[in-house]
Amino acid sequence: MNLQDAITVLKEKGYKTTGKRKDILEFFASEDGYRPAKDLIVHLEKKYGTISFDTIYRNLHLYYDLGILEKTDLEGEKHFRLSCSHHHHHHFICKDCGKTKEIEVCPMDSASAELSNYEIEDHKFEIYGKCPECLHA
Amino acid sequence: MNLQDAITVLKEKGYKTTGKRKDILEFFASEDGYRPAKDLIVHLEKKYGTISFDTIYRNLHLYYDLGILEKTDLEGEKHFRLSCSHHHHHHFICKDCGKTKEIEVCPMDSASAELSNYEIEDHKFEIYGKCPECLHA
DNA sequence: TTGTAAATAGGAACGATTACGATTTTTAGA
DNA sequence: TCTAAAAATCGTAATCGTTCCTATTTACAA
Repeated sequence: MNLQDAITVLKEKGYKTTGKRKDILEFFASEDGYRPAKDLIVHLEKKYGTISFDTIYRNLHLYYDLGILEKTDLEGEKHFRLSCSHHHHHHFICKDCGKTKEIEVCPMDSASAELSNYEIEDHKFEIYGKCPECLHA
Repeated sequence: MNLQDAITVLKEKGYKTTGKRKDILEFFASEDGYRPAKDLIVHLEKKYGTISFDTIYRNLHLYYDLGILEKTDLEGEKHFRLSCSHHHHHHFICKDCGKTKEIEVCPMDSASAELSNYEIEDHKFEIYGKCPECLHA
């Protein structure tokens, strides 16, 4: 998912493409990893002075609902990143910089064998640690 | 981990075994699954009328630090359960009742191969859905 | 039994997020 | 291009889970 794809999705669904909506997408396009709302607020305040929480959270939710952003809960704070791709995968997440690396392994095939009478709705597999850059910094 | 084990750990480490500490352990011993602080507060208020947040959260953290409780973040709320066992495993978590089922599969063996230059500190693998009881209720 | 360190009470404060009425902006259609 | 309706944003208050603070109470070792 890139900036242009996201704008296309927005228009297709009949949402308005406002300056702030584009700013938010540009922010995530320029970042490479999961970011909390806080970082986005700081970023937009540089340009606008102030920014309404409503604008931030409404659009984060909208983008998430539209599949433009992915979300994860890190220590009680929601973090977002541009949806990265098409095929199913998981993430390594750097605890220092938030950058991610895709993990191709998915344990659900073998795990679901242990859950024959259960209804599986969702799963989460994330690995946390330090990326090579942060390790040598 | 059961009630008696937990009290033994408390005493060994020099912590006092107060009535409320026992109540909290009994609560988790009687429950079978992840519970939020809220549920514990409701439970203790039945007995005491009021209960200090401080008492709740201080003891949840203490038990977690001592390995008596396990913790997971579910939608921005921390949930706790008695530590269940010795060997490494993951959980299916029922979204309706919070009950858990141990999953023996762990994807880290194969996943770490994809992360040779990364420092792995932690990982999370959880499956969410409905348990057989909630499915047929 | 008693001294004291630990635990609890009660409530204020905090950080992330949600909610809301008023105002502004986007955009479709005249 | 102009305009009206719908949608988006603003500024701020409220909410929710959690943490923090000081005074008071309690467990337990001596």
